[in-house]
Parts: sequence; C-alpha cells; structure tokens
Amino acid sequence: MPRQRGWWKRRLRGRGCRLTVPRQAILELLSKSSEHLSAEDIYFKVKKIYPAIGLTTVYRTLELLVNMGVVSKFDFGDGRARYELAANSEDEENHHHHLICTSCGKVINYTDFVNQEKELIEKTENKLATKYNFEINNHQIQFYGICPNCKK
Amino acid sequence: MPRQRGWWKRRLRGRGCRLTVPRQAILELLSKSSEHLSAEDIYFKVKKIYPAIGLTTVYRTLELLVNMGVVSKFDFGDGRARYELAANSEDEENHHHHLICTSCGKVINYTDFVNQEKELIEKTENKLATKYNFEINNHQIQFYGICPNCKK
DNA sequence: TTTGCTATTGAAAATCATTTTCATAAACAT
DNA sequence: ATGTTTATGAAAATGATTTTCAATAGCAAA
Ligand SMILES: [Mn+2]
Ligand SMILES: [Mn+2]
Ligand SMILES: [Zn+2]
Ligand SMILES: [Zn+2]
Repeated sequence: MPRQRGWWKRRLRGRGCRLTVPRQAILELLSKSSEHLSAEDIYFKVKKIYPAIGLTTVYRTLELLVNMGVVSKFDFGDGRARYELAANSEDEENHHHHLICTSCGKVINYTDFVNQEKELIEKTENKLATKYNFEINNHQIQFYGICPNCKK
Repeated sequence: MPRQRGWWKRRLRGRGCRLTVPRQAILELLSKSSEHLSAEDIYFKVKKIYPAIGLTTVYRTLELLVNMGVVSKFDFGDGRARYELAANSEDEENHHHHLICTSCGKVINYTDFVNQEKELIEKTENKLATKYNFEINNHQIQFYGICPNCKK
C-alpha cells in the first residue's frame, strides 16, 4: 500500500527528475482540486502558498507531468488547456469522461459508465491495436450538448 | 434525393447567410479533401483557385460552418485546430472516431466500429441526457497511442 | 557538511494561432 | 438598377504558450 502523500516523489525521482519545491506545490494543489484548471488558474492558486512561483514553471511542470501520465490535459474549446490529476494515488485511477455544454462551456465529469462501457472500450482498443498496429495507451470520450441552465 | 453538388447552398440560405464566392470555394475544397486540415492549410489550398481569399475569411467561414454542423473542428494537441466536413451530402453522414499517435501526431480516422459501439453510444447518450438533464447532440472519441512507425 | 555539476527556475521577450477593427466590396431583396 | 446589409481582406491586436538566458537550488559524491 503506497503512502497517501507524496506517491509521486518516487515517480519523479524514478525518472531522474529533481524533487523541487515548485513541483511539489503544483502537485499538492492538483491533488486537492477537482476542477478543470487552466495553467493560469494553477499559477494563481499556487502563488498563494508559494509566491515565488513563475507561470513558465507551471507550464513546464504540467508538460512533464502529462508526459509522465500523472496529469491529463484536455481541450474543451475555450482556447486554453485544462489539467487535472490522472490518478489520485499510486494505484487508484481517476479515469472519467466528459459532458460539455457548447453554449456556456460547463464541463461535467462522469464516471458512472454504462456497464458495458468499459468492456467495449477494451474490446475496441484491442481491435484497433491489431488492425492499425498501434500501441494504445489512453483514450478520451466527450459528449457535447446543452446544459440545463442554457436550455431555459 | 438531394443533389450531390451544392447541397450546402440551401443550408446557408436557410440560415439567412449569403452565398459568397469565398464560402463556396472553401466548401468546395473541403468536400474534396479527406485530411484533417488546419485553417492555414485551407487558406493556402483555396488561394490556388481563388487568390483573393483572406485567412480571416477562412477562420470566419469555418466558425460559421462549425456552428451550422456542416464542419467538425478537432484539437489533436499540436496547437492548431483541424477541420473536416461533418457530412458528405445532405443526408450522408461522415461520422468517425480518431486514433492519434502521441509521438508523431499522425491521425487515423476509423469508422469500422465494433458492432455494439453505436448502440452503446446511444444508450450512454440517453443515460447522460436523463441524469444530467443535458440535450446531447454530438460526441467525440479518440484513442491515443504509438503508431507503427514510431514503435520501431 | 561541503563541493561541484547540472537540472530547474523565473523574468522578459518571442512565437504564433486566432480575433478584432474598420473601411471597402459583394449579395440579394426590392 | 438601387439600396441596404452582410461579408470580405489587410493590418493590428490579443492571448496562450514557448523560448532565452542568467541565476538558483537539488543532489550525488567526497
Ligand atoms: Mn475531468
Ligand atoms: Mn477525422
Ligand atoms: Zn450551458
Ligand atoms: Zn507516430
């Protein structure tokens, strides 16, 4: 059982990356937030705890974490990337799909998959992997529509 | 049975939009291309047939067509939006999902859905529509991985 | 602990896709 | 044909993300 705190430290070190204060501050923040934060959102929030942080570092750290698979990056069409933790701890995954309002931009996470959903995705992955000789390691699914508020 | 050519003319006019030369040139091009074109790609290609075209107009036209549902806009993570015709004619749909190489950016369309795929998506749509009171009218699915070329 | 190497940082400047502005031109209802 | 808009294109503005570069801080080794 991995420790609840700092499970990413080994991951960083394992990659030969240094365990710096800004990186820890960013990860600390992300693990407490559930929203879909932009780089700037993260910058301002981290700044409250660690005022020396630079926006550049936020971008660089996010890129690193995305490459490591620790953070997921999304584009919901409003011109800025959104980030969120891909996993809540070493083993616990945080995988979900999105429901997006094309009118106001509201984004909803949904994890209550239809029973067959997971298994179908796996099946599809396998089929695609075979047919196109791809090594598939991730996917995104999003539904677009009009939210209750914008319907009125 | 709608005419093969110019089925979008009525659609534009139906919206109270004018049927201009630039718009027709852009639609003409899109209907001949199968790739995932950026606004700039489209700009240069259209320029060959209609040299007076402006990049601004390309952006504006694409936005209009996306709002009309005639064109689909995608973000494959390379910093520029990609566009393609959402339908090849009045009734014929061109819906498909994507397989994206995270190493070189190669994008593959796939339409050979697993049998249950379509029906599951509908089922999921209905479930989400009910649960979150959303009016769902579109979706995107993409799988990320490493393409044959990048594996080597 | 101290040292030395090198990855990392932050500020400022640069990039670059997309948007806005604005004067002119083209659609099209009449 | 005419007049009213809508649409266009050039140029400038915007704004998110990247690059540059000198200074700093992690950390492996002594
Ligand atoms: Mn999410
Ligand atoms: Mn496609
Ligand atoms: Zn909404
Ligand atoms: Zn590739």
